[in-house]
Amino acid sequence: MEHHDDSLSRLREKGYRLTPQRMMVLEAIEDNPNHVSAEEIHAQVAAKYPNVNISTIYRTLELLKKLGLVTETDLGGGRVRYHPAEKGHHHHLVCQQCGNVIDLDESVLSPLKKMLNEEYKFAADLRHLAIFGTCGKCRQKK
Amino acid sequence: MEHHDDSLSRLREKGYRLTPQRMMVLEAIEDNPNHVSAEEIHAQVAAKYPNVNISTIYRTLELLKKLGLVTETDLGGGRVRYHPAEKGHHHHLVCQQCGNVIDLDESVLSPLKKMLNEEYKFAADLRHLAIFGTCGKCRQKK
DNA sequence: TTTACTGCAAATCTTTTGCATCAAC
DNA sequence: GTTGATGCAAAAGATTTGCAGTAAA
Repeated sequence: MEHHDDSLSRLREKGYRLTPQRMMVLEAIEDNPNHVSAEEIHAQVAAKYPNVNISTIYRTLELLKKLGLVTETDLGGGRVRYHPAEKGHHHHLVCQQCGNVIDLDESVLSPLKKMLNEEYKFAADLRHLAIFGTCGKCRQKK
Repeated sequence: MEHHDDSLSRLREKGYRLTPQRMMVLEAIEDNPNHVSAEEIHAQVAAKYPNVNISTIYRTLELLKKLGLVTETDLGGGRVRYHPAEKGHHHHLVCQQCGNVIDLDESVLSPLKKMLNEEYKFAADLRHLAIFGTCGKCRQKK
């Protein structure tokens, strides 16, 4: 859990208080290999600490985003999901049939980024881009 | 307005009724060069026909989507926008500073699509992909 | 005449906010 | 003891839904 401790000291360092709620939100995000929604984090935290309010989850996520500890990805359909920032930049192949998310290394899209920059003078923010479609498994089912 | 008429006959053909509300929603989408939100369509329709309800707009958009007459693009941040299907596939460079949307031809991303297919067995649905970042003008301002 | 479509109001769902209380420091 | 953080309730914004009346066919 070294990342977890790092994040906690980062909070203290910046003058923020270390509350059980914040520790549990961090834990929920960092221990989870997948991308989680505010709702899911709330459910996980509430399992141990039943009266945490979902507004606290949102406020904590806002803070952690500001500190650069977690990253937000908009997977479309109004769903926003979170994951630890230290996992690095990557993209998502989101299967619209089964909902599975395949991670895609950042390097895969760097040629695209370069091209948009040169041809369109557009500085693309490709952190955590979501690409929708159908995964191999679901294609076979048909 | 040939597209408009096409769409109307498409509706009749499928056994749906031709109501003034439906005609006006179609008109609002097809006459607008940009991508519009349900809210904007409602405002435009309400200008002529004040008591149309926004729920009718949503129901109509749902129907037109089902019939393949309009396409929906999720531009992130919970904003969903619509445009006529016949305008063809293209992508969007969305500037997060000024909100401007630059259209990008489909061909630009076809190498990416091919690669995802071959390397990841993933059939990417790249219709109307939105890529966020900062446009040339806004970069100069800094 | 028939029944799909609409307007209205209310319900959902997700996220945000005001405020009094509480707890980390 | 201070002041930032939390819980609660209510608000806000976008979309959906139930239902009874209305109009397209």
